[in-house]
Amino acid sequence: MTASEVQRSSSRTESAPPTTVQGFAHGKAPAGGRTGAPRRALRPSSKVLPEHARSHNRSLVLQTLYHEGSRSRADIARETGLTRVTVSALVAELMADGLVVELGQREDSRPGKPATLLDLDRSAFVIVGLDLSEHSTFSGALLDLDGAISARAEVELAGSTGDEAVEKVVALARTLVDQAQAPVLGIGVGSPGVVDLAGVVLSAPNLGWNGMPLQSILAARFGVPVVVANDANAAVLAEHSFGGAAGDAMLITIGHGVGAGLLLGGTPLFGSRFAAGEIGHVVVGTDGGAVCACGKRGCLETWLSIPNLMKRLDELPDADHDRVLTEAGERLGIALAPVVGALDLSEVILSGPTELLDGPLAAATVETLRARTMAEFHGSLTLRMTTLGQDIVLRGAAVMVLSGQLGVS
Amino acid sequence: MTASEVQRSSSRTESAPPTTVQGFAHGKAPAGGRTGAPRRALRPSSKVLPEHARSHNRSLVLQTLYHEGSRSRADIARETGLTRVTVSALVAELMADGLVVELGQREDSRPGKPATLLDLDRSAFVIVGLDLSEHSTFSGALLDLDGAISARAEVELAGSTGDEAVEKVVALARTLVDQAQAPVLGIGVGSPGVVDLAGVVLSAPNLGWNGMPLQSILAARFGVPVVVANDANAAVLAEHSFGGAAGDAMLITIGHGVGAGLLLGGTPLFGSRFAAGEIGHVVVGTDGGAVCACGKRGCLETWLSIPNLMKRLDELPDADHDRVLTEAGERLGIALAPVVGALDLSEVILSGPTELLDGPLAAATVETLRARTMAEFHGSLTLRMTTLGQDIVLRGAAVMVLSGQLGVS
DNA sequence: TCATGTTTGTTAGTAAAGCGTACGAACATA
DNA sequence: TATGTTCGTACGCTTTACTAACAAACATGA
Repeated sequence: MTASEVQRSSSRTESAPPTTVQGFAHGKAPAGGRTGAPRRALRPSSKVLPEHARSHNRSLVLQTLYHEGSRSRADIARETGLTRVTVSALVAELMADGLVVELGQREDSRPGKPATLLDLDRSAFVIVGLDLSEHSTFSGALLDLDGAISARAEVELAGSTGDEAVEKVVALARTLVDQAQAPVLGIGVGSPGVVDLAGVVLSAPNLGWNGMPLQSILAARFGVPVVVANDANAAVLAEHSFGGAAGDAMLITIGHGVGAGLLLGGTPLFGSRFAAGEIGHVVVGTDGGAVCACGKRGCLETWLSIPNLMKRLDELPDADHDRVLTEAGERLGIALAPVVGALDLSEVILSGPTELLDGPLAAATVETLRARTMAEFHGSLTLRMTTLGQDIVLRGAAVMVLSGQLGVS
Repeated sequence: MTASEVQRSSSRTESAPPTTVQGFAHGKAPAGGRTGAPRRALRPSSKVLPEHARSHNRSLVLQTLYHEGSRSRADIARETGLTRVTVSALVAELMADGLVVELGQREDSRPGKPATLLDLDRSAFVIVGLDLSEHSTFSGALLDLDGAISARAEVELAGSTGDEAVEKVVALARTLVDQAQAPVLGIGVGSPGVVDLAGVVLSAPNLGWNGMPLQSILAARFGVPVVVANDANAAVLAEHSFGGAAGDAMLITIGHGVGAGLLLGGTPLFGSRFAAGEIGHVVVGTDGGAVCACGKRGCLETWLSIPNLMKRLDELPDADHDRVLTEAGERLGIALAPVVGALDLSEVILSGPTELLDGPLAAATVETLRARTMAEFHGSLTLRMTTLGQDIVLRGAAVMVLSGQLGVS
């Protein structure tokens, strides 16, 4: 089985109804495609068939193995509440699909028949992750099912926009797919701008994309599942899966612009126009501020974006740098306080250049947040830098594929 | 069947996994109670059985009848995607439970066998709704399945706190339950303060409640399903079901204090400590403000709570009243702008005294919001007063019961 | 008037998915 | 060696929704 033989593209971004890789090498016909376009299911107006329960339980077994590591069938049965019989059947299916392998018998000496340990075959598939959020470079990587990076590639944007930029994305993906030593589970893309649930980039000014159907373009070219989402949304998913963030968290990306990804109850928030997290042009404070490119005065970006921050630091002597950073942090705190209060967030995470953010700026932000919200209730409000560094969007893109294809996260 | 014979209490607040009234007059044994305490299912670590699909589809039929009115079995089959056979079976079950009735044959003249129309028996059950959010009064009502109020009752708080206040709640509920002309589907309660998913009032300073298990107290006393939630959360649900609010909305309650209820993707947000929407003590602006009871300076409540607003209006001549109201509205807009931007909200609703809110205050709020967020993206941001008046919490409490017991909303 | 077509709701049989019971295999311990 | 424990599987049962087929009741056209 080569990478290009992998079938069944999917455009789901949510993790709710797990579209599994069921029927991978499994003989069965694809069984009449699902409802094509992903809709926002406001009313749950979809019937539920027994087969849906099956794929849910399939993901449940997969998830147990993914998180807990090597377990026996009986272990999984105990942990999931399913019977050993059912687990055996599901495991047989997963083994036929090449997702699960037997590791051999458990070593320790206990009474009873020794257990046969199982695990996810973590090298069975690779994931292609793409990060389009940097200013002049598209970067990508091959990741295994644990999110570890095994190969990298990048392409210079060189001022490309529109279809030209799309071709750069395709070329980058092609490079990585060709390097893959195992079937490609899917391609995950973190893009700047506003991205809808179908993976259409509704608006990305820097790339000149307006209604660019990136998901379907990539899916058509590569014939594998593709997920496209906003970069900050991808990042907060990575922080949740790999960085230990709780189910309620907000991740602030500070770079050329300022954005945010929100995770509420373990589910990413997209917003009514898919523009959730677009806080860069919210006005902060009641005392003016610099004029922003958007025309308003005192936008969060004027205080906090890296170009603006660098410019102000360059203009001032070193002695004043801490003051500038502290003021930027205070502004961030002022902007976030109502959000943290309204959403009852317990965790705020910063992503961006550590040398600028992780110091007076972060300290001022957390202090401002505590002073402006109900410290009594938010006693354990934490603010920290991401632990995932530069690869956060790449790994978030991988999480989206894992979540969409295997139902694990 | 009298009201007190209704069984199966439930403490679910979410609408996600609908706990139905299955097995109402249906002979079958309760079939081994569900998982007792509602947990936040961060990981969906629960197996799915075919029977769960059954109750989902049951709610789907119920929901179709609830919203669309009288339909035939064949109509329901077409709208839900289920087969006529399955719909017939589900309808038979619902009729045995007394929830659905046949209305007779359809009148219009079409080819084919005339259809038998069905509808929810909207007088089969009543709902008890309680509103504990007013300052000196607990009010309650009997509501039918459409949310219409058929009887009212209230009890003076008279300074009661703690267990004494709980007894007032019980007495009020008793009055209403005794008046019920049909079985009570459940009791819904909108309480001030922080309420967890099990209906425990973690903190309601005005009532002296700290960890008060109101849900279980009422469930034990009345033997019917009881749902307790925060008043603003109840209110936003009412606005969604009866007031035409979209699936993403924020409702601000302005009264003795200031609070908010958030609906995101049709689901209420509770927050990591169940304190979502507690925005009354978020500091607004960067220019000081009055000292608040909480000790901070410039809390939203100091600008906007009705007592503070009245005090300021009383101190000033009529000519200055518009200025005071406009300033209050601006402050609300300043506080909400980051929330609206971060959540990509399309609808903000105000609840409180119309004579104060619906004028310069609301106008200033919406103008401030538009000026401080990305008006380009938030082109259709609307701000309006609730259309449900004083009964919004009562009707929201009814929605919680409907949602929890029937899976409709 | 009568045959034909349409729509409704029900009956009968089938496939999928889970459960419970029971069994052999393989181990530890008395 | 006998007993108990644990694992994984085989068998049969229940639940669920589906497909196919049918009678009932209507409209329409020859």
